[in-house]
Amino acid sequence: MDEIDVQILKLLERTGRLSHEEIGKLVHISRPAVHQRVAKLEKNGVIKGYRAIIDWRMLEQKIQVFIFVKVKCQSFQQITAKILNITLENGAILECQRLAGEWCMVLKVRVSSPDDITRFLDELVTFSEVYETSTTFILSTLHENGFSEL
Amino acid sequence: MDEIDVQILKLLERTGRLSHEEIGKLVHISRPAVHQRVAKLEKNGVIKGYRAIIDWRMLEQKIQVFIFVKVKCQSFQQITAKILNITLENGAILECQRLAGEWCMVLKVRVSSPDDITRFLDELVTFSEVYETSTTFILSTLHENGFSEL
DNA sequence: GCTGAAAGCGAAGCGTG
DNA sequence: CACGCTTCGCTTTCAGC
Repeated sequence: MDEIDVQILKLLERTGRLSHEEIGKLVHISRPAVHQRVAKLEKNGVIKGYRAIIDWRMLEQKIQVFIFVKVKCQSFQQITAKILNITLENGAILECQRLAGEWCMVLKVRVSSPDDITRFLDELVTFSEVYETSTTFILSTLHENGFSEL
Repeated sequence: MDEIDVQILKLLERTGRLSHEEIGKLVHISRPAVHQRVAKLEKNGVIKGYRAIIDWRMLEQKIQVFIFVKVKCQSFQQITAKILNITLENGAILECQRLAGEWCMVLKVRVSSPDDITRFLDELVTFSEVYETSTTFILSTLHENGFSEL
């Protein structure tokens, strides 16, 4: 794991479909060497995968919210699994982070209407482990996934 | 923009490097048709780009925090631009969301040591528009970018 | 369908620790 | 010797028209 590996990671993070040949030119090593390094980085999990970045706001799903949650439970894993299994008709749970501080965790959720959030919260509070939630609407995304809206 | 487009988006969101041929098989249309639809989705910005998902925690940068910020200013854009221009030596600003509610915005930041956060906050509060911040550490990421750690 | 580009694979040679 | 990089060629697959 040297400086060249880090350069490759930064390039692929920005342009996930960059060809090995292009990468080779940019970091000044040969194409097979790039292949070898990328394969290694994928194998050991530094590169977790490749994604297309979709702007769901251009479709029906224009609302994003943070839902802060307090839980009291034996197994954090178990309640998290239950929460992540909640199905959103027109939306998705984008993120679930365990937090230090006042709140135990935060969810980032994308939906198409406030009603979807209501339904989600109703389902969330059926879990006895969940004893408090707080929902904060995202007004606009100024920077995300390496894209700035400025 | 029909159901097939949505299927294609979901496939590419999960597997950013899926070939047109594979997509065609999965959604039951021909390869040129896939080409046409993907090109259209890229052109009109529904597909914003392609990214490799990098696990920076496997390198030096193991800490992620949310920094909530209150600002009072004429131009939100301007102060946001200034904040996003803050350089982090061993880290990055991953996200900047404008919020409804008590806090004006939240930043998600990745760094390698608490000192980096200190430096970042020190720089943040030099801006006269910023009048309050609150930093919350992320203990663990349970779900992000379509990856679950359960 | 055709063409060109790229990935994936292996072989052989080179320099360094 | 082991390791990583390089150059080369080959085949398969894919993108773009």
